[in-house]
Amino acid sequence: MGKDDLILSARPPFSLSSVVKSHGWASLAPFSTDSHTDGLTYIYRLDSGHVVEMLIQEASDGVSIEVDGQLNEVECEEVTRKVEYMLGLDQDFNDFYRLASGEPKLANVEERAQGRLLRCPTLFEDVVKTILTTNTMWAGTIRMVEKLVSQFGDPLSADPTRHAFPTAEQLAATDEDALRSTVRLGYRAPYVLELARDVASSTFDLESLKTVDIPTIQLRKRLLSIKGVGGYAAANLLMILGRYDFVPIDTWALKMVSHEWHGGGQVGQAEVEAAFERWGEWKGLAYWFWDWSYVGED
DNA sequence: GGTAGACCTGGACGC
DNA sequence: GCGTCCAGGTCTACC
Repeated sequence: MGKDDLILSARPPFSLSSVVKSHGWASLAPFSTDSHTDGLTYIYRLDSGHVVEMLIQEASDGVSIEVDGQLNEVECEEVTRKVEYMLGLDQDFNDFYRLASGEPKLANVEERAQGRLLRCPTLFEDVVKTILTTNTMWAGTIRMVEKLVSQFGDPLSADPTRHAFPTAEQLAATDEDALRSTVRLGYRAPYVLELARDVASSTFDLESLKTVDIPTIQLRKRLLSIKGVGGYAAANLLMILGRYDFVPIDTWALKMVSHEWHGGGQVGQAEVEAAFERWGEWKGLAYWFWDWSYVGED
C-alpha cells in the first residue's frame, strides 16, 4: 500500500468534521487533529504489532486514509474495517433526522450531518477512556490518557516519542501501583487493571458487545457490570455503540436542563430524563446535539 | 430503592 | 510554599 490509495465511502449525509467535533475523543491520545490538513490522525497498532500513523481526511463521498509506510493486503483490509467502524461510515440517521425536522432546537442536525460519534478501534479503549472521564475535569482526562499511552503503548517506528493505545494485554501486565504513581489514575487504577486483565484473559469478551444482538437494557446491564462504569459512563458507551435510549447525565447535563426548562433551579436525573423522554430510542442524540439556550460561564 | 460518605487528583485561593 | 476547599461519577455500606 502506498500513500493516498485508500478511499472509503460513507452513507450520506456525512461530514468528517462533524464526527471529529462530535465529542472530545479527537483530543485524546493517540488521536490528534491537524489544522494544516484539517484531518484526523490516529496512531494505530495493527494486529501484527506493527504501529502506523493514519491520516484521515474528507474526500468527495467519504474519507481518504493515508498511512505512513507500506501495508500488505491483509493490513489494508484491517485499516479499512477499523476506520469504517471508528467513523461509523455506514450509520443511518434518517429516522432521527425525520423526527428532528420538527424541532427548532435540532433544526441543523441533518444539514450538519450530525449523529455519528467518533469511536476508538476497540471497545476496550472506549471503556478505559470513558472511565477516565468520570469524576475529573477534562484536563485530567487528557493528562491520564496521555500518560497511559506514552507509558504503556507501543511506539510509532517513524517517531518513537509517539505511541499507540496500549492493548489489554499490555495493561494487564502492569500493576496498580504503576497506574497510580505513574499515570495518576488514583482510585480508577484498580478498575482499569481489572478490566484489562478480564479482557486479556478472555474472561470478558468485551469486543463482542459491539455487535451483540440484545435489547439495550441488557447491554446496559453488561456495561454496568464493569467496575468504574456507572449510569453516566454506561449511557456514554451505549451512545458510542449506536444505542441512544439513555441520556448520559453528568453535572453539565443537570446544569443545561436546569437553565433550559427550570429557570436555573435545582434539577435531578428525573428532570433530565423527563425532558428527553419523547425522543424514545433517539433521546441520547436529541440531548447530545440540542441547541442549548444557556451558554453560562463555562 | 434511596442515601451518605469515601475515593483521588489537580486547580484555585488565601495566608 | 503550604494548607484548605472544591469539582467531578462511582462504589459500598447502611437504612
